[in-house]
Amino acid sequence: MEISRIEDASEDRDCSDLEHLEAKSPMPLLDQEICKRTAAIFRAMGDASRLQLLALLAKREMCVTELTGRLSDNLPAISQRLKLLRAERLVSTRRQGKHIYYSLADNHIASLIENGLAHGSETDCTLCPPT
Amino acid sequence: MEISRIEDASEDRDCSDLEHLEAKSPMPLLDQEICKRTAAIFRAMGDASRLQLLALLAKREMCVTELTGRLSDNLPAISQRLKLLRAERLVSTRRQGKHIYYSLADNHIASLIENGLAHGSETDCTLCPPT
DNA sequence: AAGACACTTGACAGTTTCATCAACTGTCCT
DNA sequence: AGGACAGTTGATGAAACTGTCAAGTGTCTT
Repeated sequence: MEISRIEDASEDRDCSDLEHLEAKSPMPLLDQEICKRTAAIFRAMGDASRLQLLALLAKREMCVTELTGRLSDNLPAISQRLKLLRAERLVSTRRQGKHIYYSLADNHIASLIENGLAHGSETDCTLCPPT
Repeated sequence: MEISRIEDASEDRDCSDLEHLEAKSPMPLLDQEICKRTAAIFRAMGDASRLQLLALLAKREMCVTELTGRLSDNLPAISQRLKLLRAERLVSTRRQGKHIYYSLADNHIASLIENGLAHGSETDCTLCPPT
């Protein structure tokens, strides 16, 4: 998915003549389905508890009980979050005996998480006064 | 932000002895602040309308009127979305005369969007029967 | 100074999301 | 078969989010 940056020589961008919209190079919107799908993935990652969960799974496969132990939260809560992540296909499951092991669906997900965390730790808002 | 994959030689992962949690290598959780910040970024991207908006801005700087023209939506709606994106520091603004131009805050954001879209277009759910 | 244009903001309603708890399913052990 | 362990599911209510519209701000033009 390559987003090509468009360099218009548009010094006189002016909205008073509405024609500039049509005059500009046509800029196709994203495919609706892809857009919705991608947004759903981001939304699933857009919660601190779930992100923490994903970060643990990025290290290795774990069963629900272990996850529950590492995060200090009750098991049904964790399970509900995992259910959502699975619904969005960010994680996959494997049953072994009594246990169900969760892992990231693929390493594309892992890199998304890494990239996000990289950005999240750069722009620390704690230093910015809340104005 | 490097997530190092941990390769435990743990064939006999068993939850019946709860001690395995402590026995395992300690696995530090993410810093709470970074986690919340990153989740907020993902959440902001986790909406189809906002993602479309960001994808347009990834191409080049645009004013609100132009965005309103390209997406078919009313101006206050777009403005509200931009407000949220700005609050999360995904976009930045520049006023020139009557117009306010929006652009992505940095190209780290652009690559996050690209990566997300890449993943979103790979895993097309339309083909998967809803079971 | 007045009007027009380009936005932003505040407030309200409708929707979505999330945690919690009880009840349920599936697997192993004896 | 019965009990214990591992986990899932459904329902419910509180909290957060989003769109919409009217009203407000800032800038340019005449």
